Amino acid sequence: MKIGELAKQSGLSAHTLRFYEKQGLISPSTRSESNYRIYNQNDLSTAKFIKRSRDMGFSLEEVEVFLSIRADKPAHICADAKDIAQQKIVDVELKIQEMQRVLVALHKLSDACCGGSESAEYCSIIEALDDQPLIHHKIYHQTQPSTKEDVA
Amino acid sequence: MKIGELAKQSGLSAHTLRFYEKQGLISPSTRSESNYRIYNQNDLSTAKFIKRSRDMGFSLEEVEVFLSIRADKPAHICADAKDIAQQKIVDVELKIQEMQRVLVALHKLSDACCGGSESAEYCSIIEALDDQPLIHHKIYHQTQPSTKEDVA
DNA sequence: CTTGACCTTAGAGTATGGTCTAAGGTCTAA
DNA sequence: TTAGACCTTAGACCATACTCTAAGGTCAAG
Repeated sequence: MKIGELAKQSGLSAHTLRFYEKQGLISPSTRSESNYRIYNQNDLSTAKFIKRSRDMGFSLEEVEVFLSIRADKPAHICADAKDIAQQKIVDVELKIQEMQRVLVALHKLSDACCGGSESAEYCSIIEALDDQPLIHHKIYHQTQPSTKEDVA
Repeated sequence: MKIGELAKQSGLSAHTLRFYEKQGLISPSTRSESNYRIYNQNDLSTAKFIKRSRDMGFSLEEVEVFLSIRADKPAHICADAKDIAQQKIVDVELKIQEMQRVLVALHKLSDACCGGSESAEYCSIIEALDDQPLIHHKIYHQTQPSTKEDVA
């Protein structure tokens, strides 16, 4: 099977497969006389393994570790794999928390603004971003224009 | 105030301030005789505005729009600002959903694995990543070794 | 006068993961 | 035989937002 076929069957692009090869993740079992990459079913499994790992949010570096475990299972223990998964869970949980924090702030920011076709003269979004406290900004549409007078 | 002072007071680094200047977000009101960037209180407000916007998750491109609204409020309407905030909310919500989907998959992946110092011969993480369906993998530790026999 | 902190510039490098291009070779079917 | 699909390579480019470097100028204190 040539690279185009592997691409089709694995869901990765030929470009990406060559890129992964450069990164040392997967390589064709042989080359044809004309130097084409030739892959077998084993390579297809590996390509799919990589794709699934990526879909789970693992980085290429982490996938590399999984691949090395997979390549020589008896030489590894379950903890090798689980540690990576657990760490990824922690990472994702932290990211979700941070995004939720941002989301709350965004809602406060957005909800305070009428969003209409009124002049932005007293737009509470701009005002909130101009104010010191990131969160507890003005709730109303009408407020003092930001004090720009203390310039230089 | 020179760039180091602005950096301190705004919470941005001097490097970052120069970078933002290259991107057209903020520029010093004047230069000293020795060509040092000189900032005033107005510039400090702008720097803080940018920092707060970034902390809210807005991209530099979006911050640029906010800055242009802020620079000439009467020329803009509230919807200009609110549209950006609303779109950001949608973006963040989608990202959170995707991460939660990944998190569930990760938990399933991780929970199935004993994580102990047993050989990874039948590690369910590796097996799950090797299987077709991304999610409904084996739940037990002992399973068939992946069928590597159908090679070439 | 020297040291050290601070400033200047253009431009390269970092991180992540691709994505694409140019210039060319190979293969298959009509 | 020729068009068109496919393959090859090295290397540039994309997005995002910095971050740092080199080589040098400025300035205040001791």
